Amino acid sequence: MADIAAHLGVSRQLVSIVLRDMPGASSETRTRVMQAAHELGYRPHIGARTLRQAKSRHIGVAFAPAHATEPDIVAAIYPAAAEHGYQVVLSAQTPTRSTLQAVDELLGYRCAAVIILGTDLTDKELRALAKRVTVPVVVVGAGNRNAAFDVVRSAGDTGIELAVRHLVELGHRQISYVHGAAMPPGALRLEGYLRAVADAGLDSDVVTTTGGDFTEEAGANAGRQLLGRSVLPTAVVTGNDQQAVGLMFILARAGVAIPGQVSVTGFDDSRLASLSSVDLTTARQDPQQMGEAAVSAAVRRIDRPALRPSLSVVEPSLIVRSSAARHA
Amino acid sequence: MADIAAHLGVSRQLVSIVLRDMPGASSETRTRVMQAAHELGYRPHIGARTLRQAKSRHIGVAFAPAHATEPDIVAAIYPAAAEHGYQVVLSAQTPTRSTLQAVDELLGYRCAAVIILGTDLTDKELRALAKRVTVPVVVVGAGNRNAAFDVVRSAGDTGIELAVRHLVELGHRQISYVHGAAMPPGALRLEGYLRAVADAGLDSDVVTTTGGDFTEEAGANAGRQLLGRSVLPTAVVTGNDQQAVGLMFILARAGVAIPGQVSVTGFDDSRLASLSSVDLTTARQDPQQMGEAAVSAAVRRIDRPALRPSLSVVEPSLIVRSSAARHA
DNA sequence: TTGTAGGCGTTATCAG
DNA sequence: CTGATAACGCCTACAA
Repeated sequence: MADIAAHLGVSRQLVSIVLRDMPGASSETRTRVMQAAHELGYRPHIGARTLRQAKSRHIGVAFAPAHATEPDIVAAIYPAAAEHGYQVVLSAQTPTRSTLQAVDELLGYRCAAVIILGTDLTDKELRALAKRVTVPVVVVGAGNRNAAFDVVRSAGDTGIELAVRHLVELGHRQISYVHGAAMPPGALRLEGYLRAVADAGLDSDVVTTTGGDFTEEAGANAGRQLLGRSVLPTAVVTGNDQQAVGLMFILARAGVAIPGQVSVTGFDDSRLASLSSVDLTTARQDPQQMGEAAVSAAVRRIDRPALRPSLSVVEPSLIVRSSAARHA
Repeated sequence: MADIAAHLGVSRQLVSIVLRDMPGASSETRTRVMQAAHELGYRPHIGARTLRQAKSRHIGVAFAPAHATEPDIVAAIYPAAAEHGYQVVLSAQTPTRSTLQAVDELLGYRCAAVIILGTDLTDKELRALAKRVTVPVVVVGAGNRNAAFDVVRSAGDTGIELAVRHLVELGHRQISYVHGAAMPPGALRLEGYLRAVADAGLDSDVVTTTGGDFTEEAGANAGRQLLGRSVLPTAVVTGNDQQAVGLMFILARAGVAIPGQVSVTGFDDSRLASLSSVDLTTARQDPQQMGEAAVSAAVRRIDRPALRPSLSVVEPSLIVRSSAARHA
């Protein structure tokens, strides 16, 4: 910065004013400074800036690169944060790097708030973490309203209800459900299924998989279980898209026509779902809205820390594709 | 830090010495300081640290969260960097955030080097970027040796050759190839296919897909093309796992048995490949090695900037699963 | 619009 | 091991 000032023969603080886009400089010098900065390849030193500034202008995001839906939420967080005047700092949770480590690093950058995406920590562990941390914590994915941290999640129950109602309207009466018992959002989605089949006056049929997670593997496992029965259901609702794809693959390989013999639905509207080879009817969990809600929650509590942590529920919508069809 | 010193009645620099794990403190005070730091919830201010330090201890990583293989490479980079004494700073490339913006941010953190994973920039654009940037740049994915930046990639040609040779050994004589024409690593992989079929004295059959990318969509497209023919090949080699899965799905749906009628192979050994429902024979591109090679290249050029940028080629290995079988 | 002075939290270098 | 002092690049406040 001193270089630019020297180069232009002006004061450092004028340069600072221009680069921060503050009032107090003529538009002529503005352009001169900007051009000189560009020519000299100047980048503001983020560390020095955060060191000097009283309040942090950074929001930290701890995410698991390997998960399916998080990339889109991360992508959505960037513009949402920018809109509130915040920069984003990323920190990865990997098999060798726990959520705690990831959050610790974010704290080292003096983030004003921390957003945690898809952690495998339990509610209790999260509460402990939030208490230890002195900045607002927003957990995205699952959870209930609590005093320790903000929660952003989709309405998993109504998403599954939408899928079941859609199948009922298509004339299905035997609708099974693949349950992700081990996943935090799983319980809520199961609730939705049970409520919806009860409302329609149908019997419930919950398939619990080994592992009980939201993987293609679990869906394949459920598929094998169903194939071992004497009679298949006419429709299967799954807890997420990955399960649905694993299930569809196993059924297709066994010669079961989809949706001819069995209709299948998913949850998330991930990239998998829109593949022409899959073309999955699914409850869309809008990553855009999730990202925006997470940033909003973070900013709200940065501005007013005394506020009670919020719960933001994003309503899913049903995306109708060809994997579910009218029952013959 | 001053808090800890005051709390313990010692000097600040002693605390600093302990926290940085430098020589000059007794093991007794070490434990006292560490405990006090823990109790007070102290985190070193990363910004202040980088501001003061002469040389940066950070490696920046620009990555696209949405891509399939990058998460694993990111995961591998963390421990590799730590081994060399570096911390990792992440910056995302998203639809709304170009590689340039991502790299610019990393420069703001005064990273000692920048690793770029799976950018959509052309070779020429990358060269321009590397010239503008004053720190070493490592590009992971594709590229040839050049004077501007280091390249880390897998030997796409030999990976595909391994797959073709495996199929030849299994008795296949009609081996088609699904080409990812639009992808940077695509050209090299095609070379491997052409060389391998020529070596085996077979005819080549290259299926070019609309889009020509490494997506399930492209594989499905290739599958439809093959199904439109009067006779199917007995084996299909694809440019990556996602294409393979899209292809397998379309074939399975059409009642073609895999591997009974058609054998299929992929490239990457991504998570998709090891699913029991897919169980794909594929050329493994080891993300671990890629990550380590990227960090090594970065560190090498940080230490000796005058060195000519390197090209690191990671050799793939064939993972044999059930999607390719002996030709009847 | 410019100049001056101070300080953010840390590391580095000295002399004790 | 301590104490003193300076510096990193930037922002803020205040005076000119």
